[in-house]
Amino acid sequence: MNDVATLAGVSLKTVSNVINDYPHVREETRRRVTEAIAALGYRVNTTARNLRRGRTGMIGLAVPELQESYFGELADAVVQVADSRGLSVLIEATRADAAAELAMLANERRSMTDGLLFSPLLIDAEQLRAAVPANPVVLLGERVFGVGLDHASLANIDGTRAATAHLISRGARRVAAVGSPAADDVDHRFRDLAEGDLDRRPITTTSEQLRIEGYRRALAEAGLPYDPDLLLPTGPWRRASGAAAVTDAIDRGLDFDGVVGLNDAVALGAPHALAVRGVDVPGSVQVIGFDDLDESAYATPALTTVHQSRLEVAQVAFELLLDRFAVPTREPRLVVLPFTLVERDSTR
Amino acid sequence: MNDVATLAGVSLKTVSNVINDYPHVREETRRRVTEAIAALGYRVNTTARNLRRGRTGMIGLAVPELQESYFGELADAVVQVADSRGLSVLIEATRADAAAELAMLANERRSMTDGLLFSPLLIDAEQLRAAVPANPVVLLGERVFGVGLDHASLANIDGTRAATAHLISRGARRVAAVGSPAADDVDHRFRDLAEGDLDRRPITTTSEQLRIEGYRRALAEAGLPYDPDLLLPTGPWRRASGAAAVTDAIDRGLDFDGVVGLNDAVALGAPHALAVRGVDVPGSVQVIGFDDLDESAYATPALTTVHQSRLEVAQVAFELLLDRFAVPTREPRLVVLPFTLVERDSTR
DNA sequence: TTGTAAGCGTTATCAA
DNA sequence: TTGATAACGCTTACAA
Repeated sequence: MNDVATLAGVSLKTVSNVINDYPHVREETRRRVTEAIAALGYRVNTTARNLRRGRTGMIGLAVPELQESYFGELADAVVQVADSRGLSVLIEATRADAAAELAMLANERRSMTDGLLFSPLLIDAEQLRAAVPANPVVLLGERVFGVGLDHASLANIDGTRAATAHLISRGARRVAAVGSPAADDVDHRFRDLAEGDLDRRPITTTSEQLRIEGYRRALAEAGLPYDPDLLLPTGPWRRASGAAAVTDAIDRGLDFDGVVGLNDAVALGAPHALAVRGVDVPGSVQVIGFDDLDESAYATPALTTVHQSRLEVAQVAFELLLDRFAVPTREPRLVVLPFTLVERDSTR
Repeated sequence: MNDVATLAGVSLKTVSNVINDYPHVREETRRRVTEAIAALGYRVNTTARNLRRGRTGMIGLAVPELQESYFGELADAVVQVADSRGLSVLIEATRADAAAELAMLANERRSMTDGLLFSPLLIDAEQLRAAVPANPVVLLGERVFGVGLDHASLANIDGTRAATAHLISRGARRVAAVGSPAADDVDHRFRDLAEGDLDRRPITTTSEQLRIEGYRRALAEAGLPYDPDLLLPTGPWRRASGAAAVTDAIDRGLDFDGVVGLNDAVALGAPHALAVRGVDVPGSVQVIGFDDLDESAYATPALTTVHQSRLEVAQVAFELLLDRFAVPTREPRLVVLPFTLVERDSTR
């Protein structure tokens, strides 16, 4: 920058003015500086600029792993929204490791970012409240509520309720829930709670627990019995574990005519397993998912599912973050995103 | 840091020494500093550190979009490898926009990173040679060769050759190539070129062109005719476009008993389309892909495909980049990654 | 409209 | 083993 100033015969300040499009620069001066910049191939040093400005223009995104389609698509949306606001995204993968999740908040990398979008999977509300994040954090997902942080969450209960109700409306009477908690581990704290009230007090939970609550509500509303045998836990939500759980259920002779996958990944495992065992979808068993991944529309058969826009999640998260930058003291907000049901070929 | 020094009764330099694990610090001093750090909740400012050190510890990853499973998985691998080496990843999405791709190299964000892993899709060798990247670049993928940059590439020709040969060995005689270039647009420059020799001179090409060359070689080696009618172009490689191309082929009455998808995304569209038209896979038509995405193993039927490890790509790319940091003047290298064929249920 | 000079929070040199 | 002091490359009061 010094060289540019010298070559253009102006001061450092003038070069800076030109670079930053400061309006009160004589046209002739601007031209000279621009030429000097080109001649020398000068590029601003963003690190120095950031140091001086006190912000980095980067936000962190911490997710379990990009390899899961859901998080890949989410990251894509976050990058897209960030870009539209002139921000960059520093991605961190916590790899289903609680220590890594906790480290995210205090991380040295935090000081390279202005804020963090954080999707925890394992740490609990207590740990999160105890941690002192270096800068604003917006929570994504369903792990913790009520910890005094801004939060963009999906309509877990209502979405799964709608999914289950859809299967029932199409004639299913014995609906298996794939990816559920273990039958003796279902949490009843949410029985009378509206989705938007989750933030009232500290809660540690899981997507499984919230979604199975939606499943139960749908059954209750339809007057169908809740049969714990129909809960098919999978551990991590993956195609493989979903397929394994359904295969196992078939082989045990479980009687079911519908499958609610608690997310699309496990749901996508079901048709695979059913096909291998010669069960017709949707003729004998209907399948519905939750997320509407890109690939779900091209599964065989195409998966009926609950659509939640990753782009919308990202937009809301950024809104919350930028609001927080502007008014650091404002009350934390929980935003529950809307959903729609997308009918495809895996239901009748 | 000043406050820490004051509280601990030492100088700035000593605090720095402690933070950076400089060995020659008296134990007692180290303790006092550590306590002061804890008491004040001090955290290093990475931006300042980076400015002073002259490096950022971040590398950029520029891909078309994370939403495509392939790039999501690749990004995951890159983040994983970066993490293992204490580096962070700044992700940028070029969104199939040539201007955005070109901007990647000169970008202000470049000065926030020490190097770039770049997967171009649209810009050509000429543009790439003309651009003066701010710091080391490693190319990923198959768009340009021979431009004097380090490069990690897949075995496009040989991989697709193996895929096609596999179908033929399983009895296919009329193999459609989904995701190919248009029949009158097939490039013959590669006819006698070995994969590893691609870097000899500047070449602008596409994955389509290289992979269709592999397809042709396999046909030739099996003594089967090359029938341009069997080329099914799709435009962008997506499940949707793959499905559409195959549906269209069926409806036109095209005679084929095998499908080589030039990547898994288009290949995964094929069983979908075939199922909709009541064609049995692999009974009547066998399908094979290229990439081995996570989801391919759980497609219905599970997709036989050419496996290339994203992790290996990432490792090689980092190797090249770190080597380049160490020896900036070394000759650029092209590394062509190995592949294996994974047999699943979409072939006989 | 442009210039001077201070300072952002570190690390590195050199001396003590 | 520790300290003073000068950078790193930029932005920004403030002055001219």
